[in-house]
Amino acid sequence: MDTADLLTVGAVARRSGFAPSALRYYERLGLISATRTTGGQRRYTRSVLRRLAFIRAARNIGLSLDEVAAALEALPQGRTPTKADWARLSRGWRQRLDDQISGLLALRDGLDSCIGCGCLSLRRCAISNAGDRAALDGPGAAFLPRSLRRVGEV
Amino acid sequence: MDTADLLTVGAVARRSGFAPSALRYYERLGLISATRTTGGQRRYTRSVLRRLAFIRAARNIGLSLDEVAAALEALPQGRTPTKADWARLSRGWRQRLDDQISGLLALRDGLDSCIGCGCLSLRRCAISNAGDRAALDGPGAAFLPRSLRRVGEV
DNA sequence: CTGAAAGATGAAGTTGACTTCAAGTCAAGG
DNA sequence: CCTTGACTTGAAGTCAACTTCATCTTTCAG
Repeated sequence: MDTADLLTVGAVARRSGFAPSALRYYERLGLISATRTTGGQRRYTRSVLRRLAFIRAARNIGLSLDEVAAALEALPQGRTPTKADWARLSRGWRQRLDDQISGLLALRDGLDSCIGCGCLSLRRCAISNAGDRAALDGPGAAFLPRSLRRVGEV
Repeated sequence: MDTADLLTVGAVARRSGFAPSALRYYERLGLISATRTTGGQRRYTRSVLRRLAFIRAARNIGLSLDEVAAALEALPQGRTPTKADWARLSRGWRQRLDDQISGLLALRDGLDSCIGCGCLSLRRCAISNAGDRAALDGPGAAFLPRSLRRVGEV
Protein backbone atom coordinates (compact mmCIF):
# COMPACT_ATOMS: atom_id res chain seq x y z
CA MET A 1 0.00 0.00 0.00
CA ASP A 2 1.53 3.24 -1.14
CA THR A 3 1.83 5.79 1.65
CA ALA A 4 0.49 8.43 -0.73
CA ASP A 5 -2.82 6.56 -0.60
CA LEU A 6 -3.24 6.99 3.12
CA LEU A 7 -5.78 9.44 4.46
CA THR A 8 -5.48 11.76 7.44
CA VAL A 9 -8.27 12.05 10.01
CA GLY A 10 -9.28 15.34 8.52
CA ALA A 11 -9.61 13.85 5.06
CA VAL A 12 -11.63 10.89 6.32
CA ALA A 13 -13.82 13.25 8.34
CA ARG A 14 -14.54 15.37 5.29
CA ARG A 15 -15.25 12.41 3.05
CA SER A 16 -17.34 10.43 5.52
CA GLY A 17 -19.18 13.23 7.23
CA PHE A 18 -18.16 11.96 10.66
CA ALA A 19 -16.38 14.37 12.98
CA PRO A 20 -12.77 13.55 13.84
CA SER A 21 -13.87 13.06 17.43
CA ALA A 22 -16.37 10.45 16.26
CA LEU A 23 -13.63 8.65 14.34
CA ARG A 24 -11.46 8.48 17.43
CA TYR A 25 -14.45 7.27 19.38
CA TYR A 26 -15.18 4.53 16.85
CA GLU A 27 -11.57 3.49 16.99
CA ARG A 28 -11.75 3.13 20.76
CA LEU A 29 -14.78 0.90 20.29
CA GLY A 30 -12.90 -1.16 17.74
CA LEU A 31 -15.17 -0.29 14.83
CA ILE A 32 -12.38 1.11 12.69
CA SER A 33 -8.61 1.17 12.83
CA ALA A 34 -5.69 3.11 11.43
CA THR A 35 -1.94 2.85 11.11
CA ARG A 36 0.19 5.54 12.68
CA THR A 37 2.91 7.80 11.37
CA THR A 38 6.23 7.77 13.26
CA GLY A 39 4.92 10.91 14.93
CA GLY A 40 1.79 9.13 16.14
CA GLN A 41 -0.81 10.56 13.79
CA ARG A 42 -3.51 8.34 12.32
CA ARG A 43 -3.40 7.29 8.69
CA TYR A 44 -6.39 5.49 7.17
CA THR A 45 -6.67 3.30 4.11
CA ARG A 46 -9.52 4.08 1.76
CA SER A 47 -11.29 0.92 2.92
CA VAL A 48 -12.24 2.74 6.08
CA LEU A 49 -14.65 4.82 4.00
CA ARG A 50 -16.79 1.83 3.09
CA ARG A 51 -16.67 0.68 6.67
CA LEU A 52 -17.86 4.10 7.77
CA ALA A 53 -20.58 4.02 5.13
CA PHE A 54 -21.71 0.75 6.67
CA ILE A 55 -21.69 2.28 10.12
CA ARG A 56 -23.67 5.28 8.94
CA ALA A 57 -26.17 3.02 7.18
CA ALA A 58 -26.55 0.78 10.21
CA ARG A 59 -27.09 3.80 12.46
CA ASN A 60 -29.74 5.07 10.06
CA ILE A 61 -31.48 1.73 10.28
CA GLY A 62 -31.34 2.09 14.01
CA LEU A 63 -28.55 -0.21 15.14
CA SER A 64 -26.59 0.71 18.22
CA LEU A 65 -22.83 0.91 17.99
CA ASP A 66 -22.65 -2.31 19.95
CA GLU A 67 -24.67 -4.03 17.28
CA VAL A 68 -22.60 -2.46 14.55
CA ALA A 69 -19.49 -3.77 16.25
CA ALA A 70 -20.98 -7.25 16.42
CA ALA A 71 -21.95 -7.07 12.76
CA LEU A 72 -18.49 -5.96 11.69
CA GLU A 73 -17.00 -8.89 13.60
CA ALA A 74 -18.78 -11.10 11.11
CA LEU A 75 -16.73 -9.78 8.23
CA PRO A 76 -14.10 -12.14 6.81
CA GLN A 77 -10.83 -11.75 8.62
CA GLY A 78 -8.33 -12.78 5.99
CA ARG A 79 -9.40 -10.79 2.98
CA THR A 80 -10.84 -7.52 1.88
CA PRO A 81 -14.64 -7.65 2.25
CA THR A 82 -16.51 -7.98 -1.02
CA LYS A 83 -19.76 -6.35 -2.00
CA ALA A 84 -21.42 -9.66 -1.24
CA ASP A 85 -20.03 -9.53 2.28
CA TRP A 86 -21.57 -6.11 2.89
CA ALA A 87 -24.84 -7.15 1.31
CA ARG A 88 -25.07 -10.24 3.52
CA LEU A 89 -24.52 -8.03 6.52
CA SER A 90 -27.35 -5.68 5.62
CA ARG A 91 -29.88 -8.33 4.61
CA GLY A 92 -31.36 -8.57 8.10
CA TRP A 93 -32.21 -4.89 8.07
CA ARG A 94 -35.17 -5.39 5.78
CA GLN A 95 -37.15 -7.23 8.44
CA ARG A 96 -36.21 -4.66 10.98
CA LEU A 97 -37.47 -1.81 8.84
CA ASP A 98 -40.70 -3.66 8.12
CA ASP A 99 -41.28 -4.06 11.83
CA GLN A 100 -40.66 -0.40 12.48
CA ILE A 101 -42.98 0.65 9.70
CA SER A 102 -45.82 -1.56 10.84
CA GLY A 103 -45.45 -0.23 14.34
CA LEU A 104 -45.85 3.33 13.14
CA LEU A 105 -48.76 2.40 10.88
CA ALA A 106 -50.58 0.86 13.81
CA LEU A 107 -49.96 4.00 15.78
CA ARG A 108 -51.28 6.18 12.98
CA ASP A 109 -54.41 4.10 12.54
CA GLY A 110 -54.99 4.32 16.26
CA LEU A 111 -54.56 8.06 16.06
CA ASP A 112 -57.13 8.29 13.30
CA SER A 113 -59.69 6.59 15.47
CA CYS A 114 -58.68 8.77 18.37
CA ILE A 115 -58.67 12.27 16.90
CA GLY A 116 -62.10 13.78 17.16
CA CYS A 117 -63.07 11.64 20.08
CA GLY A 118 -60.22 13.00 22.14
CA CYS A 119 -60.43 9.97 24.36
CA LEU A 120 -56.81 9.26 25.23
CA SER A 121 -58.22 6.71 27.59
CA LEU A 122 -55.59 5.04 29.67
CA ARG A 123 -57.13 1.69 28.89
CA ARG A 124 -58.62 2.07 25.44
CA CYS A 125 -56.60 4.60 23.46
CA ALA A 126 -54.24 3.04 20.93
CA ILE A 127 -51.89 5.97 21.19
CA SER A 128 -51.45 6.08 24.90
CA ASN A 129 -51.19 2.30 24.90
CA ALA A 130 -48.99 2.14 21.88
CA GLY A 131 -49.26 -1.52 21.05
CA ASP A 132 -47.48 -4.65 22.10
CA ARG A 133 -44.31 -3.59 20.38
CA ALA A 134 -43.84 -0.64 22.68
CA ALA A 135 -44.82 -2.71 25.66
CA LEU A 136 -41.65 -4.73 25.17
CA ASP A 137 -39.79 -1.70 26.40
CA GLY A 138 -42.15 -0.98 29.23
CA PRO A 139 -44.73 1.77 29.33
CA GLY A 140 -44.05 4.97 27.54
CA ALA A 141 -41.71 3.66 24.89
CA ALA A 142 -40.87 6.36 22.39
CA PHE A 143 -41.47 5.52 18.78
CA LEU A 144 -39.45 8.24 17.22
CA PRO A 145 -35.78 8.86 16.69
CA ARG A 146 -34.38 12.08 17.98
CA SER A 147 -33.74 13.20 14.43
CA LEU A 148 -37.42 13.30 13.60
CA ARG A 149 -38.56 14.96 16.76
CA ARG A 150 -39.09 18.61 17.26
CA VAL A 151 -40.11 18.93 13.61
CA GLY A 152 -43.62 20.30 13.86
CA GLU A 153 -45.98 22.01 16.18
CA VAL A 154 -48.78 20.29 17.99
CA MET B 1 -63.65 18.97 45.12
CA ASP B 2 -64.18 16.37 47.78
CA THR B 3 -60.95 15.36 49.49
CA ALA B 4 -61.99 11.74 49.17
CA ASP B 5 -61.55 12.12 45.42
CA LEU B 6 -57.89 12.99 45.65
CA LEU B 7 -55.29 10.45 44.61
CA THR B 8 -51.93 9.71 46.19
CA VAL B 9 -48.77 9.41 44.11
CA GLY B 10 -48.90 5.67 44.44
CA ALA B 11 -52.43 5.53 43.13
CA VAL B 12 -51.63 7.79 40.19
CA ALA B 13 -48.52 5.77 39.46
CA ARG B 14 -50.50 2.53 39.42
CA ARG B 15 -53.25 3.93 37.25
CA SER B 16 -51.06 5.80 34.79
CA GLY B 17 -48.16 3.41 34.55
CA PHE B 18 -45.65 6.15 35.29
CA ALA B 19 -43.25 5.62 38.17
CA PRO B 20 -43.63 7.94 41.14
CA SER B 21 -40.20 9.32 40.33
CA ALA B 22 -41.43 10.21 36.85
CA LEU B 23 -44.43 11.99 38.33
CA ARG B 24 -42.19 14.08 40.54
CA TYR B 25 -40.00 14.80 37.54
CA TYR B 26 -42.97 15.89 35.45
CA GLU B 27 -44.08 18.13 38.25
CA ARG B 28 -40.68 19.80 38.35
CA LEU B 29 -41.01 20.43 34.62
CA GLY B 30 -44.44 21.90 35.15
CA LEU B 31 -46.27 19.22 33.15
CA ILE B 32 -48.52 18.24 36.03
CA SER B 33 -49.33 19.62 39.43
CA ALA B 34 -50.76 18.49 42.73
CA THR B 35 -52.08 19.96 45.91
CA ARG B 36 -50.40 19.05 49.17
CA THR B 37 -51.65 17.65 52.43
CA THR B 38 -50.78 19.53 55.59
CA GLY B 39 -47.96 17.01 55.96
CA GLY B 40 -46.56 17.89 52.53
CA GLN B 41 -47.65 14.84 50.56
CA ARG B 42 -48.96 15.19 47.01
CA ARG B 43 -52.64 14.75 46.26
CA TYR B 44 -53.79 14.61 42.66
CA THR B 45 -57.20 15.24 41.11
CA ARG B 46 -58.40 12.64 38.64
CA SER B 47 -57.82 15.12 35.81
CA VAL B 48 -54.11 14.41 36.10
CA LEU B 49 -54.81 10.99 34.63
CA ARG B 50 -55.99 12.39 31.33
CA ARG B 51 -53.09 14.76 31.33
CA LEU B 52 -50.75 11.84 31.86
CA ALA B 53 -52.48 9.91 29.10
CA PHE B 54 -51.78 12.84 26.83
CA ILE B 55 -48.14 12.89 27.89
CA ARG B 56 -47.82 9.16 27.28
CA ALA B 57 -49.46 9.47 23.87
CA ALA B 58 -47.28 12.40 22.88
CA ARG B 59 -44.17 10.54 23.95
CA ASN B 60 -45.26 7.57 21.87
CA ILE B 61 -45.66 9.83 18.88
CA GLY B 62 -42.16 11.05 19.55
CA LEU B 63 -42.56 14.43 21.19
CA SER B 64 -39.96 15.53 23.68
CA LEU B 65 -41.08 16.62 27.11
CA ASP B 66 -40.30 20.19 26.10
CA GLU B 67 -42.75 19.89 23.25
CA VAL B 68 -45.31 18.26 25.50
CA ALA B 69 -44.95 21.16 27.90
CA ALA B 70 -45.48 23.65 25.08
CA ALA B 71 -48.52 21.73 23.90
CA LEU B 72 -50.05 21.64 27.37
CA GLU B 73 -49.59 25.41 27.64
CA ALA B 74 -52.09 25.68 24.82
CA LEU B 75 -54.85 24.18 26.92
CA PRO B 76 -57.56 26.60 28.06
CA GLN B 77 -56.63 28.17 31.37
CA GLY B 78 -60.02 28.98 32.85
CA ARG B 79 -61.90 25.72 32.46
CA THR B 80 -61.49 21.99 32.50
CA PRO B 81 -60.23 20.85 29.08
CA THR B 82 -62.86 19.16 26.95
CA LYS B 83 -62.40 16.20 24.65
CA ALA B 84 -62.33 18.67 21.80
CA ASP B 85 -59.40 20.44 23.44
CA TRP B 86 -57.42 17.22 23.61
CA ALA B 87 -58.36 16.28 20.09
CA ARG B 88 -57.24 19.65 18.75
CA LEU B 89 -53.94 19.18 20.50
CA SER B 90 -53.31 15.80 18.92
CA ARG B 91 -54.45 16.67 15.42
CA GLY B 92 -50.96 17.72 14.33
CA TRP B 93 -49.63 14.27 15.15
CA ARG B 94 -51.16 12.73 12.06
CA GLN B 95 -48.83 14.67 9.77
CA ARG B 96 -45.92 13.86 11.95
CA LEU B 97 -46.60 10.15 11.84
CA ASP B 98 -47.06 10.27 8.09
CA ASP B 99 -43.67 11.93 7.76
CA GLN B 100 -42.05 9.33 9.93
CA ILE B 101 -43.61 6.50 8.00
CA SER B 102 -42.63 7.86 4.61
CA GLY B 103 -39.09 8.33 5.85
CA LEU B 104 -38.86 4.71 6.85
CA LEU B 105 -40.48 3.55 3.62
CA ALA B 106 -37.91 5.48 1.60
CA LEU B 107 -35.21 3.89 3.67
CA ARG B 108 -36.62 0.44 3.08
CA ASP B 109 -36.95 0.95 -0.65
CA GLY B 110 -33.40 2.18 -0.73
CA LEU B 111 -32.36 -0.88 1.17
CA ASP B 112 -34.07 -3.12 -1.37
CA SER B 113 -32.07 -1.58 -4.18
CA CYS B 114 -28.96 -1.77 -2.06
CA ILE B 115 -29.01 -5.32 -0.79
CA GLY B 116 -27.32 -7.54 -3.27
CA CYS B 117 -25.29 -4.75 -4.75
CA GLY B 118 -23.63 -4.05 -1.43
CA CYS B 119 -22.75 -0.60 -2.61
CA LEU B 120 -23.17 1.55 0.50
CA SER B 121 -21.64 4.32 -1.54
CA LEU B 122 -21.06 7.44 0.47
CA ARG B 123 -22.61 9.45 -2.30
CA ARG B 124 -25.17 7.18 -3.89
CA CYS B 125 -26.50 4.78 -1.31
CA ALA B 126 -29.94 5.66 -0.01
CA ILE B 127 -29.22 4.01 3.32
CA SER B 128 -25.96 5.70 4.13
CA ASN B 129 -27.40 8.99 2.87
CA ALA B 130 -30.74 8.51 4.49
CA GLY B 131 -32.77 11.07 2.65
CA ASP B 132 -33.35 14.78 2.90
CA ARG B 133 -35.34 14.35 6.04
CA ALA B 134 -32.37 13.02 7.93
CA ALA B 135 -30.10 15.64 6.41
CA LEU B 136 -32.07 18.24 8.36
CA ASP B 137 -30.36 16.93 11.40
CA GLY B 138 -26.93 16.69 9.84
CA PRO B 139 -25.16 13.55 8.75
CA GLY B 140 -25.83 10.35 10.54
CA ALA B 141 -29.31 11.07 11.77
CA ALA B 142 -30.81 7.99 13.38
CA PHE B 143 -34.19 6.91 12.15
CA LEU B 144 -35.11 4.65 14.97
CA PRO B 145 -36.37 5.15 18.46
CA ARG B 146 -34.44 3.51 21.21
CA SER B 147 -37.34 1.24 21.96
CA LEU B 148 -37.12 -0.43 18.58
CA ARG B 149 -33.38 -0.83 18.52
CA ARG B 150 -31.49 -3.86 19.60
CA VAL B 151 -34.37 -6.07 18.58
CA GLY B 152 -32.79 -8.39 16.04
CA GLU B 153 -29.49 -9.68 14.81
CA VAL B 154 -27.76 -8.51 11.67
C1' DC C 1 -51.73 5.00 69.85
C1' DT C 2 -48.69 2.63 67.07
C1' DG C 3 -46.01 0.66 63.56
C1' DA C 4 -45.54 -0.55 58.85
C1' DA C 5 -46.21 1.17 54.38
C1' DA C 6 -46.01 5.03 51.68
C1' DG C 7 -44.25 9.52 50.76
C1' DA C 8 -40.85 13.53 51.01
C1' DT C 9 -36.31 15.69 49.61
C1' DG C 10 -31.92 16.99 47.06
C1' DA C 11 -28.11 15.13 45.01
C1' DA C 12 -26.06 11.98 42.30
C1' DG C 13 -26.17 8.14 38.94
C1' DT C 14 -27.54 6.00 34.30
C1' DT C 15 -27.32 5.31 29.16
C1' DG C 16 -25.48 6.11 24.38
C1' DA C 17 -23.02 8.53 21.40
C1' DC C 18 -20.47 11.70 21.07
C1' DT C 19 -18.19 16.66 21.80
C1' DT C 20 -15.30 19.84 24.13
C1' DC C 21 -11.27 21.18 26.51
C1' DA C 22 -6.48 22.08 27.68
C1' DA C 23 -2.06 21.50 26.68
C1' DG C 24 1.12 19.88 23.98
C1' DT C 25 3.14 17.58 19.21
C1' DC C 26 3.57 16.82 14.12
C1' DA C 27 3.73 17.84 9.14
C1' DA C 28 4.85 20.36 5.40
C1' DG C 29 4.89 24.69 2.30
C1' DG C 30 7.85 28.57 1.71
C1' DC D 1 14.27 26.57 9.73
C1' DC D 2 9.93 28.30 10.80
C1' DT D 3 5.31 28.95 11.11
C1' DT D 4 0.76 27.51 10.89
C1' DG D 5 -2.73 24.35 10.56
C1' DA D 6 -3.70 19.76 11.60
C1' DC D 7 -3.19 16.29 14.92
C1' DT D 8 -2.44 13.98 19.67
C1' DT D 9 -4.17 12.62 24.45
C1' DG D 10 -7.16 11.69 28.63
C1' DA D 11 -10.60 13.64 31.20
C1' DA D 12 -14.63 15.80 31.59
C1' DG D 13 -18.92 17.66 29.69
C1' DT D 14 -23.52 17.20 27.14
C1' DC D 15 -28.32 15.78 26.41
C1' DA D 16 -32.90 13.55 27.64
C1' DA D 17 -35.56 11.41 30.63
C1' DC D 18 -35.63 9.44 34.33
C1' DT D 19 -33.99 6.34 38.41
C1' DT D 20 -31.59 5.51 42.58
C1' DC D 21 -30.02 6.63 47.07
C1' DA D 22 -29.92 8.01 51.87
C1' DT D 23 -32.39 9.89 55.29
C1' DC D 24 -36.30 11.51 57.27
C1' DT D 25 -41.63 12.34 57.79
C1' DT D 26 -46.55 11.30 57.15
C1' DT D 27 -50.56 8.47 56.93
C1' DC D 28 -53.88 5.42 58.47
C1' DA D 29 -55.67 0.54 59.61
C1' DG D 30 -56.08 -1.96 63.57
